[in-house]
Amino acid sequence: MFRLSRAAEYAIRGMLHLSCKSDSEALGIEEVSKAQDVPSAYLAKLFQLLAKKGYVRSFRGAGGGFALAKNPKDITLLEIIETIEGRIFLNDCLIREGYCPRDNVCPVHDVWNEAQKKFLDYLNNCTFEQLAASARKKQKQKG
Amino acid sequence: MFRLSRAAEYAIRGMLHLSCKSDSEALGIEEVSKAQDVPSAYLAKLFQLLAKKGYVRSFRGAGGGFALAKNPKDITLLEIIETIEGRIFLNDCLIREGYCPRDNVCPVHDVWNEAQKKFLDYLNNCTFEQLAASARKKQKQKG
DNA sequence: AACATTTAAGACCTTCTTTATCCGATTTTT
DNA sequence: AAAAATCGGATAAAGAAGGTCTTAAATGTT
Repeated sequence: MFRLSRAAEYAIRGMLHLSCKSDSEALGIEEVSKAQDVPSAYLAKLFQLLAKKGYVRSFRGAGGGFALAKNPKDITLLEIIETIEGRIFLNDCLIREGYCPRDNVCPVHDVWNEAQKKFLDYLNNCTFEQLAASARKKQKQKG
Repeated sequence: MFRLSRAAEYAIRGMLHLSCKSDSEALGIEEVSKAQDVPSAYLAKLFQLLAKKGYVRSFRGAGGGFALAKNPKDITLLEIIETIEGRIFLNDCLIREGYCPRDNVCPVHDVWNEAQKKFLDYLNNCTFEQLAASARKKQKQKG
């Protein structure tokens, strides 16, 4: 099934929340999880992954929490998804050159290759700066 | 995970096999499954689904088997995938207008919407006539 | 120094989906 | 009537997804 996992969806929401308040101090996991409607223990774990990959910084202890480790304009949607889900391959035959024994014969391989390239490009051109700006605009229209 | 299921992959192989021999009579499930390296009982079940949706015709009894029910140029990759996997939604929030309670606020929704449109368009422009032609060409280069 | 708060890390569990297999029933040809 | 195929449903094993819990470690507050 071609569907984004909940884990990645949650991670995106978390990153978006931090992006919208990037000037502020670290935010506690409870605050983020409540605001974004995500199970807090689960989100904590996802943030740990994002911390390891250098997308967020964590601060332990009282008053601690998480904050972006980069400028939102330097974080793309694709990066966050792949941090959580691992590398995206639309089809197993794309995992690496020569992985699929049917490559020489199979005409569908090329189709997937092209589809994947376009798909990843698109997601990689979407930064959290853009998303945050868009979120602020939506918020304004609503209020 | 954004990955094609094995079931859909198998169905595509089966349809491709039939497309390459579309002028011939019905082919037995054993022949197709061996040629395409797919478990025959599994492929049989997939073909049943494809038969229900009108992509193949089945012939019971001795000498029976399956044959395309349409011209390969009128069958697209997307149709076969969706017959096996159900409708494709890159993200739950796209399942239908108003499904996602966060639509008003969430800026990522629009990104997915656009990505999905491009993705489906691409797959829907790929017919089995094209695939079969491409397969024949590859076969020739090899032999 | 003791305590409360908060993340870190990993074990664990439950549920759902995927990927099949098997078997008896049905249909068709010979 | 016998043989060859698909039909259709039950079932099972394996893996992934989604989430909880617990203990440890770090930090700030009293």
